[in-house]
Amino acid sequence: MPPDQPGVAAPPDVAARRRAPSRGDRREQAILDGARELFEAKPLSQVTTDELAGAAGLSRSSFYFYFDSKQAVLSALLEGLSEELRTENDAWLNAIGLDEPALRQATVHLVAVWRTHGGLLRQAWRCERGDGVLATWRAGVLERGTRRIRDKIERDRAAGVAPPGPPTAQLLAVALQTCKNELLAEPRAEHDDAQMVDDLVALTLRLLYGVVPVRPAHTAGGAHPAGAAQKADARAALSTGAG
Amino acid sequence: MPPDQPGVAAPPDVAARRRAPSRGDRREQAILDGARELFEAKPLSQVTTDELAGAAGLSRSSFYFYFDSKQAVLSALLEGLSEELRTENDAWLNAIGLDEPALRQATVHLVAVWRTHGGLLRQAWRCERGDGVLATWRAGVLERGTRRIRDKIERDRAAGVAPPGPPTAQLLAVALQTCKNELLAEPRAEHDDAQMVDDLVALTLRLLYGVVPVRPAHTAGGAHPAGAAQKADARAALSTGAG
DNA sequence: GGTCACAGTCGACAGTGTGTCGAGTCACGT
DNA sequence: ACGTGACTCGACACACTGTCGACTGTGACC
Repeated sequence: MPPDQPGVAAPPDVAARRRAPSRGDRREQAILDGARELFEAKPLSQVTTDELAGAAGLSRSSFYFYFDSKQAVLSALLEGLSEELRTENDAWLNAIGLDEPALRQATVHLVAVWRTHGGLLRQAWRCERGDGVLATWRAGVLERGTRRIRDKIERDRAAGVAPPGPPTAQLLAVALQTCKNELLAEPRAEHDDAQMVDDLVALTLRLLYGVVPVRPAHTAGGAHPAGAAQKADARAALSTGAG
Repeated sequence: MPPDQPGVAAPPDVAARRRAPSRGDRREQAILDGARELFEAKPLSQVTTDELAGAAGLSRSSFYFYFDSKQAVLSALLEGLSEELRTENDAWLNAIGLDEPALRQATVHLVAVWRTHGGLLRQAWRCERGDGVLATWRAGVLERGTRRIRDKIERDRAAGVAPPGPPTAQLLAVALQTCKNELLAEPRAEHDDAQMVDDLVALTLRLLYGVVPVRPAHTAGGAHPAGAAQKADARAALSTGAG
């Protein structure tokens, strides 16, 4: 079924933009699909435009009709991912204090995204500086993410929920983001996803709030989303330390 | 003074290996010197063998007499650096518990090395996986460093000086190392060296021991190198825990 | 002084990858 | 049927890499 809804009258320019799901578009998609597989398997510099074109069933020069370079293909592929990476942790970032359930949920999502698009993300993360498209994308994602985490840290510090720092909020934000990415980029065989989530959550809490949240007597209380209680604990711990 | 000791009869092969400080060696050194500058300025992929040869005043094909490829040159350059990176923090790694003065000293050294060889290190750190020489060097340095930090964490945990973890000792070690490198690789204009050292030290303490070291009543006790006292504290804690 | 071996030098070549151009083909509305 | 624009491809020019064989300098040894 074509995606155009019959009976919906669209303005002419939109119609013009939508009228063609035809050959060219399908080819472009084929290039992207083939490229995704290739880039998952090997680094950008080892993928040739020849392969990229071949994977979509056309000649190398035809490839240039659709994309300016292999970097442009990678860029298009990454564009989709940056959205997926950004929306993942709104709940946590908007909360005040260590809202562990929200953090855990965001982390689960993050690990899942890396599990699915690992090869691509690894590649974008570990790119040569000066690698035009790659470096730009990386810098953009990093910058946006850092800004939001930094804001949260500053809010938490102002509210007295997070310890103030010799580590600047800015630096702490960069550290958190980069070390998470680096850990996710490292393909550790012995870490399954659940373990990785646990470790990343614990790491974040330690980095931002200084301490592992001391669970009073709940020895193995795993899945209960007791966010409010956690927050109260954190406040108590902090005020104890400060007073 | 030549390194050959007079009166010491060396075996012939060693003598043969040492007899020539002459033209070829000087050229090799010239290539290395020129390469260092070039690699500081731009990424590996943007430096051509032509430039490398030209910087040493010889033709491209002569360059291949000395090195197999530009990667080989970079590799030779990095070999010297790995030593410098490794020896920096022995004192801290061998201590038990948070020996802040030792940690600070190691960090000062680390920041200095990055200040001097930033371009090179940045490049080695952010290399494409699968970039033969680069990736191998990176992996080697990372692996050695991680192993040593992990051992320290495990020792400290066993001694009861460091909090046990949901973050595995292994993961914590990787996180610490990677995020330090990443922070050092990011050229932040607003961070001068002293600030960076402060932040890295604080970051390390928070990551490994959970808390910022609460200075009891020494409000502004900045520069006193009270290493012995710190170590004594740690030992006391250890013997308490073990006995 | 001759000459011999070898370290060192270089121009020329072949291979691989990139990006562009112009001529050709296909699909579709008129 | 036919023209227009979307699409395709072979051929070219360019940049970089690595190798080969011929050449030159230098020092050791007779």
